[in-house]
Amino acid sequence: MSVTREKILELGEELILTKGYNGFSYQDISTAMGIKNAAVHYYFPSKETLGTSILKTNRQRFEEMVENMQNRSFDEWHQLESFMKLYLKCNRENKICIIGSLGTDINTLSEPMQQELQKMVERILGWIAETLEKGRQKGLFRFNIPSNDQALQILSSLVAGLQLARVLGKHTFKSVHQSIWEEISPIENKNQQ
Amino acid sequence: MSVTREKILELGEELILTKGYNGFSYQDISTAMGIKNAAVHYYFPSKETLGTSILKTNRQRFEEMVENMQNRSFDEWHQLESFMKLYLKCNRENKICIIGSLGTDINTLSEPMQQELQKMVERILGWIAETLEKGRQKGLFRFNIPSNDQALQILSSLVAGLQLARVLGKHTFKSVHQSIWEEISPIENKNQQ
DNA sequence: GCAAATATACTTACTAATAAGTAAAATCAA
DNA sequence: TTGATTTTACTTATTAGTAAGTATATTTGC
Repeated sequence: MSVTREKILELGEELILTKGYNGFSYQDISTAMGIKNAAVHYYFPSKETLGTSILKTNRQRFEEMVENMQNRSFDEWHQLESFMKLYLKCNRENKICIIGSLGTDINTLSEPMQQELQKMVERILGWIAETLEKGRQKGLFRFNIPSNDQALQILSSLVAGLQLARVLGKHTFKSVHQSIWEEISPIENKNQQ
Repeated sequence: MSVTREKILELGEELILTKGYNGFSYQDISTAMGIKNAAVHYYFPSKETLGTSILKTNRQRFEEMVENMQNRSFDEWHQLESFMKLYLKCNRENKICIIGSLGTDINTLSEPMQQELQKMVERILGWIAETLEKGRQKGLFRFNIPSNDQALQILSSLVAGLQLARVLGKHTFKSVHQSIWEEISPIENKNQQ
């Protein structure tokens, strides 16, 4: 596939994560790449098609990660930590999560983008819940609420953790990450501090 | 004070909570109010001054709420629940929290707005932590991590809870709200379901 | 008490910049 | 030379913001 197209997708995603969907323009992309505005429109006729493609790429990347972890037979603890590492990386790079970013702008997005976003969130939440449930049965995690609720709590913490970290400073996210593990770690590790 | 000015502030806030800071324009405000664009600029010369005023109003409203609860000698449980009720209301109205909304767009905001946002988040987090600490000492709450960390976890859940609820449906937030209470409720009420 | 000055709350009518998007011509690579 | 890619050169719409004017109160000087 075209390297220009790939680069546009990459830059578009970065802009969503740093400036928000309504905070960037095709100009931002074209000038950063040293091409013309119309070249971006050649690959993505409208901002909506770009946005939808970025979301689809994200979901695909997530599936690849999950598959990869299965192939390497990561246990559930390791799987969840790998997922959280994506957020730690975001935090280091002063980015927020695409869910939080587009969640803010959702009322200004086209129907296809909204649906794609919803599909993505449902998939991720489902995976977290599933991983939590399996891990709990193995004794890797300990929590008392339904795994769907626990998954929602974890994703919420991660999503808003990045946003708050951008307001208060990067160090903020460390505490969020730690609290999540303290929340679901088995009893023997709990309150060890 | 001018009723027009008040109405602009109100509408501006609503637009930030529904469409995001970069997703609304002065036109949105003026047409909704049946006045001209320039009339909005009369009260708020720039979008930045409007944004900063909205944040200041928010902080002021928060202080009034806290003071009011102190006057009515609410216990810490009642205080925290009142604070969370603000988020339940937001959820009913399909809005998100101003922290999450502006947290997304922070890199596109002016310095004064960023600082005002930071001040606001610090104040709210401080209040939650303080309230949690007092309540824990009275036996109203139970949690093992530092109250600052617990406060951060609660605020994260609330902020992203609203965003996720807008993606997945309002019912989502109920689970978030419930999980928070299950997290910090004293042992006698825990796991009662 | 009353005219003159002034402040308040706007509207009209702009500007300059930027937004997304397009048609057609030019370039490039096989 | 053919098709993919990219630029040139636009359009149309919207953005934040401004300058100048107007009607209506409100205050001030005498």
